[in-house]
Amino acid sequence: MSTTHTTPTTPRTRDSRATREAVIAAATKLMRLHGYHGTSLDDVLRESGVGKGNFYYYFKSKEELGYAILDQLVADFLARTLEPCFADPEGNPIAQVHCLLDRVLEAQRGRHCVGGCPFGNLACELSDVHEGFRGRLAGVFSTWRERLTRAVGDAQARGLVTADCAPAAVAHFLVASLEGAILMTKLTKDISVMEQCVAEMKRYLASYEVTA
Amino acid sequence: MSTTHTTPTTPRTRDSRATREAVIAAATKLMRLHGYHGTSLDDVLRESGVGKGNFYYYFKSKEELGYAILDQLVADFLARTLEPCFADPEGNPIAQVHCLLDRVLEAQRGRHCVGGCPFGNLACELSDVHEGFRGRLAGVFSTWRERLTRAVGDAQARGLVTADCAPAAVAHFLVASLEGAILMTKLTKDISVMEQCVAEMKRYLASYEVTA
DNA sequence: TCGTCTGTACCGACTGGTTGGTACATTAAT
DNA sequence: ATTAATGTACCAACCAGTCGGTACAGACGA
Repeated sequence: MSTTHTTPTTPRTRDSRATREAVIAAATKLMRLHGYHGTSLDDVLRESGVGKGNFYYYFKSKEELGYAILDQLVADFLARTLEPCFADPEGNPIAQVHCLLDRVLEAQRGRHCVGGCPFGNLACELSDVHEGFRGRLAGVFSTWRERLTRAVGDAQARGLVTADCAPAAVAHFLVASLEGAILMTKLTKDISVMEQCVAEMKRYLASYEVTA
Repeated sequence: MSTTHTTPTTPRTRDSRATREAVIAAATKLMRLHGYHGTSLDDVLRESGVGKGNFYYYFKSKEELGYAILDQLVADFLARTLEPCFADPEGNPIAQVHCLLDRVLEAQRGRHCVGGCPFGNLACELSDVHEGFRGRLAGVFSTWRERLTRAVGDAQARGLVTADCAPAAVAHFLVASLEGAILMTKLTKDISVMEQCVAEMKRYLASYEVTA
């Protein structure tokens, strides 16, 4: 598994980026299941085949690795889940929200209800205990909500949604509900929980839509 | 802080129940903040003033302590949060659901957004990692949902709620949303998040109510 | 074109402290 | 005098992090 000295499985490229990324990839995978505290550095090192000395060449501490993982996760989330739904500025904003809900549902199905949401997991584990992580995670969810608030606000401006709708409150509720649904799905290991929750979220949204 | 050998702050009663409960109380408090993995036995022992030998007289392992905590937590939750809302079989079921939502909101306010939901926390940390805890936690949420399903079902039977309402789906969604809202409140440390989410949940419920 | 020098990339043994758990002596109540 | 309850010393495994050292590529002077 690990690249022994002479055999260049990794072609001995001395590529600084490859090692870093291998560590981050392994740690992301392990921490998604076992959490931050539940994942030891040795676990990460074993999984990635990177030596301890080398690890500390790239990362100052386990904490810094955590931040690096989070940064990577945020970039992926924005590029692969959030933005694709809201790409078209002319599209129906409510349909775009539906798109997001469906994407999250399908992601859980693809993972067979294992792993949950990495942001939610870290938020749950660290919010009360590590201010640095708390702040970064709050930022992630904040940009997520911003995206939704803008969409709902657009819909309202176009008269697709009733005037008594408070876009920011809707965004807060949707994000929270999605996180809760992911958690309950991971707990029950039953994708139908997620399906029911998404369906109810759509129904909730429909209660704001202007039908006439 | 800890009761040193001779000073009977705890009046040296040699009460088997007292020691057990002191351990459970201390562990409940610590684990709510730091999680199961993040709380060491020594932390619990220090906090409760119980010696290690004594601890292992009452508990087979840390895992068994976890189960004991969970049992205690479940009993408290049923008696102090869930049942009081649904006590009156004649009452308006929808009002009873509102009562529950308000109770959860006030609990978060009282805790200053710290600690989250102990069941949600454990579910997040352990669902993918410890089948024993996963099963027990799934049970807790199952009885919680049952209570809500029954209430919504009753409301439907009385014609207070539309026929297209699926009580079990509503219950799933409410519980998930509540858990998500608690998590987001713990993350943002902002009680208004919880307030907005509860308000939206009520609005969601209203979309099912028969207004005519 | 050879040798040396320098900086990056990497290794695995080791450290001090913590982990969950055990062994066993001692105390207090019956 | 038993026995239930408790304290203390201890253990091996594990933890994050450090250390001294190595391998090697490219730069540079001779």
